[in-house]
Amino acid sequence: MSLKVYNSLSRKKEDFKSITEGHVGMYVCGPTVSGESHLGHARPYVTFDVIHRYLIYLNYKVRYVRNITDAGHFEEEGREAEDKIAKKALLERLEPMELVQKYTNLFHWAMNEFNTIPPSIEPTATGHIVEQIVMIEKIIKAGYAYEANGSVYFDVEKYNTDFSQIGMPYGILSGRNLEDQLDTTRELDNQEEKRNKADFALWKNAPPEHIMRWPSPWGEGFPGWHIECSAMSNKYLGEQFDIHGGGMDLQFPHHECEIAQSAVCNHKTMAKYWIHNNMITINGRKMGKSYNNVIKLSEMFTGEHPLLEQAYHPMTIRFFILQSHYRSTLDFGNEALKGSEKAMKRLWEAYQVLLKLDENQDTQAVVLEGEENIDAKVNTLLAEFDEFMNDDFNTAKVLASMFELVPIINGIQDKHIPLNVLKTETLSLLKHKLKVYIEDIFGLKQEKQGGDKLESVLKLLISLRKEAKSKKDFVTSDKIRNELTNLGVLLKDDKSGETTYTIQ
RNA sequence: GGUUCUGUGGCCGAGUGGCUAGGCUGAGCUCUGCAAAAGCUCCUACAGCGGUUCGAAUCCGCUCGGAACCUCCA
Repeated sequence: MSLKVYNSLSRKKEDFKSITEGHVGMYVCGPTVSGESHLGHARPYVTFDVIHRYLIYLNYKVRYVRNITDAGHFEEEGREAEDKIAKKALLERLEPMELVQKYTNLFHWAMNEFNTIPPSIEPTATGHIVEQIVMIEKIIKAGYAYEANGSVYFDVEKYNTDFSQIGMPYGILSGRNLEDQLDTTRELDNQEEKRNKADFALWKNAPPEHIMRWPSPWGEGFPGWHIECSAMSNKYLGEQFDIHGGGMDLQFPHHECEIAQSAVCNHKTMAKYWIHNNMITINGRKMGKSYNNVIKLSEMFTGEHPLLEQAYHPMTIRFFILQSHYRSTLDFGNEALKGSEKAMKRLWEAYQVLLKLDENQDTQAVVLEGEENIDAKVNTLLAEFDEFMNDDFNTAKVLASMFELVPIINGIQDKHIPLNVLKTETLSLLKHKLKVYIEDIFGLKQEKQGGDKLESVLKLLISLRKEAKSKKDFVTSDKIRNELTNLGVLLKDDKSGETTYTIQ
């Protein structure tokens, strides 16, 4: 079975076939670095990280481009009120590139915490002003943009009229028609420069106080938001590439505008497959600045936020995201996150147990009735991993299958189930497939905490406790265990008399 | 108002015409010196009302509720 992806453009699941065999070009809209990333931002970058990893698993050579939007009009978070005071003292304000750097660094830090593979190219809007200007000139020349007072606007109506004839009307992606929009678009500032309410800016004239500005054929100004993605994707991935991704909230107008701009320049839809992730919600509502309900990633990791009952590890959040399908909304909640934390732990521990199972150990054990089909069951579950991922990256189903394997693994460890119910090939396939899926595709990891020294110290304590236990000195043995528990080290006695530990 | 999506058990969340999703929580049991962990078993579902069908959580209609987009947004 081959990979199927849901294409927002056709609103159908389609067979994935890359434009160039063996290669995939993928562009994902990156963050606007005018503020710190919040939980909502984790969704697309984890989702597309998994897609990226899965494509690699399928042996594609992937060029993954994710931009940094660092141009436009920026206000630092929470600075708006201050701004009036600081207006005359420019030096007191953060230099725009300083601000951009600060939040870019924070973004990279968070992405690293999430164990995402960095994109192949991470272009910035400010680094591609020239490309954007060239593209705007091309659009003007083609007759689909006009200048007004040093700003340049895209002529949506003309585009729609002409490109509808070749099956690419404005609104093709979001499924809306232009007439509706003309009636419903809200009144905004500076609309008088536009010929039409639906037109959008390609270049904005910079008012004197605007700090970020670049010279252009139309005077000093800054690029519009949409043009950067068209310019940069075109530069690094060509006129048409395989996947364009981003949050569903970018579908309109951002991606719609991208399509229009690129279509004027290249006469084709820029991307073959459009993949959109759904939103993370909080109390059923999209997490977003304008709703005032954001929890920043740094707050998630430390637990310092009124809505958080505790800190959540980046891997817990990653797991949480993987437990749902990327096209469904995912509702934040402490209970849900705690559930993910436990589940992740359970899965990981079973995985560790599995890795230690020795395929050469006793083959004499008697396989009981009802156990002879376990081997087949394991093979079926493992085969389904690929099947589920191929069905539009259904990570939730893969995880469910993994959890069906967990009791089998633990059962073998506890010796309820003899190891030899699994064929040698099955066991090694199980190990291999879980490693590939858990670590390589899902990108889950768990740092070895404490290091070697702590490990030897704990081993010592464990052996002392074992000694005490053998003398039935439960006061001492319980003291060791309880004190360690207080320190966040949990001891577990397994069936064979061995004791293992986990650090919280 | 327009466009689109959605409503699953205490919580999160798969599924989408017939087959146990899964995780977390809760209850019981087994194991254990006691715990923890693990294993086993169980409970609580498909918003409501109609229709199509041999059969619907799944398709259709209506009602009610929720959301996203139409402004910056992941």
